[in-house]
Amino acid sequence: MSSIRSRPEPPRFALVDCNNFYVSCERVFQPHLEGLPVVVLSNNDGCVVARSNEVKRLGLPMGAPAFKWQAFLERHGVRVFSSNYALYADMSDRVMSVLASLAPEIEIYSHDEAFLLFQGSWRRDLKEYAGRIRSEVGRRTGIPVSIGLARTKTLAKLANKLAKTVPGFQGVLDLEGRPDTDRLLSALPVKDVWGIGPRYAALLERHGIRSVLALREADEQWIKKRLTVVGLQTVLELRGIPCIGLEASPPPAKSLRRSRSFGRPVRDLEELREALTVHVHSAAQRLRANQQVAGCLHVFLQTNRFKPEPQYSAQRSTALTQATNGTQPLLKTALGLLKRIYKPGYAYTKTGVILSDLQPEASRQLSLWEAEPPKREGPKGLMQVMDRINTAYGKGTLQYASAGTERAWEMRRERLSGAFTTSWADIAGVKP
DNA sequence: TCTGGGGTCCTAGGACCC
DNA sequence: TCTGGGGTCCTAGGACCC
Repeated sequence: MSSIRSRPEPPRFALVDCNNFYVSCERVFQPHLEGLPVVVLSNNDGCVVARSNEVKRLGLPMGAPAFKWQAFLERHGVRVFSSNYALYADMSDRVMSVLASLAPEIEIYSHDEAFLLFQGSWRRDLKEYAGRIRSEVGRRTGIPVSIGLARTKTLAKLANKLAKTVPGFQGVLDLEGRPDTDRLLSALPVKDVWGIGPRYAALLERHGIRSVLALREADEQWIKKRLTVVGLQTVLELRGIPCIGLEASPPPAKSLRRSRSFGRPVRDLEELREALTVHVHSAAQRLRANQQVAGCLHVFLQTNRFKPEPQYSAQRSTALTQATNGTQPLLKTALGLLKRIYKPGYAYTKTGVILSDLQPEASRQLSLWEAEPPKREGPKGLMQVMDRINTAYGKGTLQYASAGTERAWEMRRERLSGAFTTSWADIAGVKP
């Protein structure tokens, strides 16, 4: 009402990102790795999915196949670890709960990233506060993080990138009100923008849009035509107009996939059945934990596309007559589909299941022949018992017979570190 | 011997309907 | 010569994210 009053400051987003997350998790429990080159491999010890700064400086790219870089890793004395998801998931929970205790609003964006939103009275001295968050996370979890602050999520992502890579910023950067913002953005390539992947980056570069600053100034109509409304949203966010809000609670999943590459080629239908059984069981268990049911089930099967040998891949899906989250009906359907797409004579590398058309269990569509939802007895009670046992005693304690017991197809994890925080056998000790 | 796994959203085009 | 117009739904493919 009064024009004398200063304009309210806009809300500010922070992006908190754990530095080289998986590597940092390994270092928390093996402090001697500090300062040494370290990588963590994907499932099956396949690709490099996390690199320490030392390794990044050596020029090893993200996603590099480990076997192709074997000599490089040895030459530089790189410490190599299989991925240890039990450890990383637990460390992620710890980092997120520290963040949640320090910020008014939080969106857990991935296992190593969270957006925070500061409004109203929180706006003062945000940069200093972010520094406190950073040191508090470090003190309570041992994980180093970087924090970027800005008016929009897309800008906060960029601020984070700068905070992490420009030495002077020391892990925290607030992009708001900086006179040198344009200079900083003109030095960043367009591929660094959240939402600009390799294809769009190449397209933009062909049209002379090379820096983040150039993208910010690009023509809206052209962007909408070539990068869809999503790209337009990105450009508006770069201009400081918030288009993407904070999602405090994740929306319910729409689909769910379980698959894994085999540790070695598999030719036999029986072995494929075993692997698929494990995946269906795991997917169904997740479904039950989410209190959802699936209306549609897809099964797929593929050979190794990198190998010069006969290739075959197939997928088949079916709408379930009755949406369910029971392992038995899903398994029966899945194994039936697998049998129909399987062809002998190929060396398969992967099979898996996708559950889609997910609905909340409570509001499940009843089938025409079903007068009322099934009681909690029968298969459902059995499922609950199985889930509880598997949660308490470890994944796979109780399994379906078709999952097999030989498991020759299971993945390789030859360089696994201990489950330092989730298994009593491996728990970290303190020397007196 | 060896190349991860799990998601979301948008668009174009075809089928179908009135 | 000349072959409507507009709406909805579904799917495949392409893009992106971590």
